[in-house]
Amino acid sequence: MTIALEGGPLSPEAVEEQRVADGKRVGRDPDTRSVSLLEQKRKVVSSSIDVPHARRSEEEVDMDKVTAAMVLTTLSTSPLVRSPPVKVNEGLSGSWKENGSAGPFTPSSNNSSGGYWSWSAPSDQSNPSTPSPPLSADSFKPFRVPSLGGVGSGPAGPEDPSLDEQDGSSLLFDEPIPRKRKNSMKVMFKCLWKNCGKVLSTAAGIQRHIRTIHLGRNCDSDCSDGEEDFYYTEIKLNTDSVADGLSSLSPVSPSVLSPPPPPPSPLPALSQLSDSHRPPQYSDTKEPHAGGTTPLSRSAPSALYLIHTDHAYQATAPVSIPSSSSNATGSPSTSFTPTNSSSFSISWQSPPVTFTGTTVSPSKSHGFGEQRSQTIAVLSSPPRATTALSRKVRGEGKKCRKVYGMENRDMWCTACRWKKACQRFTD
DNA sequence: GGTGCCGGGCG
DNA sequence: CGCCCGGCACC
Repeated sequence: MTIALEGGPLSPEAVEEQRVADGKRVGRDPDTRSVSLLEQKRKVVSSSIDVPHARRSEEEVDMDKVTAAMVLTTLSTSPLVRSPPVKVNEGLSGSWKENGSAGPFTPSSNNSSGGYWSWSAPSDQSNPSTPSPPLSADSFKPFRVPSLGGVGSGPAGPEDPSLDEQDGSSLLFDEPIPRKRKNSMKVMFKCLWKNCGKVLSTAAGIQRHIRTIHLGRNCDSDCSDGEEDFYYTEIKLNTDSVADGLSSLSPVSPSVLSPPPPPPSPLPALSQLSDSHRPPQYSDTKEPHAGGTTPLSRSAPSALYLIHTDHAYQATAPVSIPSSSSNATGSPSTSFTPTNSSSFSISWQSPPVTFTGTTVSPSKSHGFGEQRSQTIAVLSSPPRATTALSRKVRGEGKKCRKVYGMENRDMWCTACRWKKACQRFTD
């Protein structure tokens, strides 16, 4: 800080010093005092600006890590990542954008501790190579536990949004959404045999189809060895429009995202089970783009397909393919062949594009660190709503200040004196 | 511009 | 903690 930063002849410092001195002399005058303070502050700022090198690089590194993490997450598509963000949150609070030199400096907190298992673990789980079919709601639980423990280190984890989840008491909004329309789901069975896209409404039917048509067996179901299972997949057809899925992803308000601790599942749509428990604030909040979701749902007559294979290894996570008219991944059959299970990752990117046909360019979302949570944040962050909730509407009754006036400040209740919520004239 | 008060800083 | 203030949302 004290580094000489000025290169110019008239160093601001000198001037400032003078002023400060002046202020001291006058002392009494609040104005001067404040001014001097301001100047001092300024000094600090300028100095900090002058030494960008270290910070810059740090930042970048940090960013990279984060980015990587987010990419992984995205790819993994695991809906369960929710809990982990908690720790991240902590990091964020301290230094998100680029402020605290301290923040960026200690990526460890951010990445190693919080990010570590939170991000990487999930991705592993969802990794295609390892069969971990259940990415459903349950899965997140296990994760949570570790998260809490690991997080323990958090110095100031006071208001961990995700934590309150525990009881759900604080935020009743938490749970509301879990159970969605299951009813609107239609389950179909699709034959995965090459060049055969037969879809039947019953497992038995598809099995028989495979057995007889593709396997050339005539015997009845009892003589089957179960091989058929490998050649068909279960398709869940969401007749309900993709609304919810989209809604969660909806618009974008990049800036507000920073406090994305909210661990909602990124793609609620795919796993309609877990969906966003974290919709707390944005519970209903209508964000500015009211149309956000609706237009989509409307425009996308297409149903949302949830593809699920019976075999864990071939089914990565439940993948949702929004088959909107425009969407490239129109036919599930193409992308999902029994053989190339790896394809699952592909579909991921498209969704974002779909729903936000408007402005949310995929690229944009990428830009942010840990887009995952970011995205989430977005969804959950009702720009204004958050503040609205947190901030009291403000009581309209007369308060100490009004009643007694500034001159009788000593008569105010302490709260008022402290500029806190009035305790005497509560509404 | 005034007011209520949250979020923070300081001792 | 108590005390105070910056700053913000609301009026």
